[in-house]
Amino acid sequence: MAAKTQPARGMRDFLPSELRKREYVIRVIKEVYERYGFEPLETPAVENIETLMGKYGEEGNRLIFKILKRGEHEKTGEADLALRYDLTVPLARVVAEYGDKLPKFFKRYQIQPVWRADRPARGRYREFYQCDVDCTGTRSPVAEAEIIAAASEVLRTLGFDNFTIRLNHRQVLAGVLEAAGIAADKQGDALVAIDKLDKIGREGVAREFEARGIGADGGGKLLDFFEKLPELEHAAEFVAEGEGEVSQAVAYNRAALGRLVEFVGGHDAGALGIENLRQIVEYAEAYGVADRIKIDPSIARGLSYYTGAIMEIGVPDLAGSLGGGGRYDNLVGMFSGKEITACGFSLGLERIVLIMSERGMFPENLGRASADVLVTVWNEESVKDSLAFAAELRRSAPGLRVDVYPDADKLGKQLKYASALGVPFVVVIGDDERARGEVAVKDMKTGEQRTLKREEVAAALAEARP
RNA sequence: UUGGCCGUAGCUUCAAAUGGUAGAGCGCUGCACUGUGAAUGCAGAACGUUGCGGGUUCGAAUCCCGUCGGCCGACCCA
Repeated sequence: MAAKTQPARGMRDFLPSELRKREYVIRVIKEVYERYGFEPLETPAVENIETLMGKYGEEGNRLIFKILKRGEHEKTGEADLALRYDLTVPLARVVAEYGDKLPKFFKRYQIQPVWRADRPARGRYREFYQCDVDCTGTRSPVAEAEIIAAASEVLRTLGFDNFTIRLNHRQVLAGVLEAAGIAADKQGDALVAIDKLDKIGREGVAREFEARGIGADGGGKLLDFFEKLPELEHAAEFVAEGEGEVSQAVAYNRAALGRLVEFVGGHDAGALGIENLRQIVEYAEAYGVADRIKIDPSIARGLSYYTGAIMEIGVPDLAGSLGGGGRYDNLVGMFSGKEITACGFSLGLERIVLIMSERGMFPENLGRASADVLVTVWNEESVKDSLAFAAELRRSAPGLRVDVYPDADKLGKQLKYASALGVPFVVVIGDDERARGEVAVKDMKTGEQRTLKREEVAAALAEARP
């Protein structure tokens, strides 16, 4: 009976071709983040369990992978450690721990796996990589604008052109719900229902409200507000045409902000939130990324540590999001007692890779063979000579990827192997060639074969390489 | 945490009428071609504990239960 060799549920092995894609995306992300002045950080996979508990909300608590106490305490079934659930809470812990040693504005990026005991689905795994950028120590909307700009640039560099950054604000959300007269304990339910408006329509949402015990008057007000938002699209189109300078997205956002002011009215925190959003959009305009932003009062985000702006990046062909983030001004304070404000954004590596794979967005050369040339072996006696020649090639042609066939198989087999791997050139050193100080170089694509002096091969191959 | 669909050789949106003997293609290995791959021909292997475990039946790939894995949707998220 063969042992089970599949990885654990929701976990994956990455074979070379998949890993090449992942590494390509990670490289782009690092390059972009570095260009915005973010610095790298890594933290342990495991955190003390109390570091994580109570930071993510009820659902989050449930999905944390807990680690049982070891040794004789294992029997108690008690957990004292846990795998990190995201990179934001570990950052907050780091800032609380090293606060005065870090720059006043700590801008860091972090690309590491996180673990969630969720049910796997399309683009969702139990172990996955988050690519975070965060900035601590400032309340300025410049931070939001900057992380939005950086994330946008990552996606643009990778070749995405149809993503949308939906932007909302916790305080604005609270203001809207309060203005509609939704009871405090029903606000979460109300948001879940409202979120389905475009799928199930006004009546469907009204039914959901009823099922969740949300009054018809409050629910009705809320519906009126959200139902009228799409109308702004048309108005925005009109405005954009009239003004020329203003993109449709910018016009829409201005209209949406205006509508929010009308609805939220005198709610103080809500009004401040709206003003905050207005500034973020304005700064994003200055950064040249405002046309990707869409104010969307319906996004909520489940993580409980957000206090201000919240955002999500999405593309049409993925139900979930490619990334999300927001401002969390008292998370660091939960560790140190000292309030340090912060705001950040996280891109999901596997979702980016998923969409890019489906759309064929990866560069061609990622799929190329593992080597540029395969040196064959003639027989057991000549193995050392093949090794020596391979070493010679690697030395004289920097960057050339040289593979050596390990067994003294028949030449036909060795060529077949090279062919199966897609290696473009094969070197054959038979007794005749060796006697003359030559090797045969076969071009596997054309089938042509040339006999060259050993010392000429490196230059010839370097030239032939794409 | 919840509902639907699915699981057959290494691979395939595979086949096997309503329970009655498991088939094909590709691939693989060898030979024609013991100094040349991707072509062609011939031969061959493993022909598959029909995901796994149990049940119903004279008899199960097929029906039932459980379990594992995958896909889709709800909820949640990256």
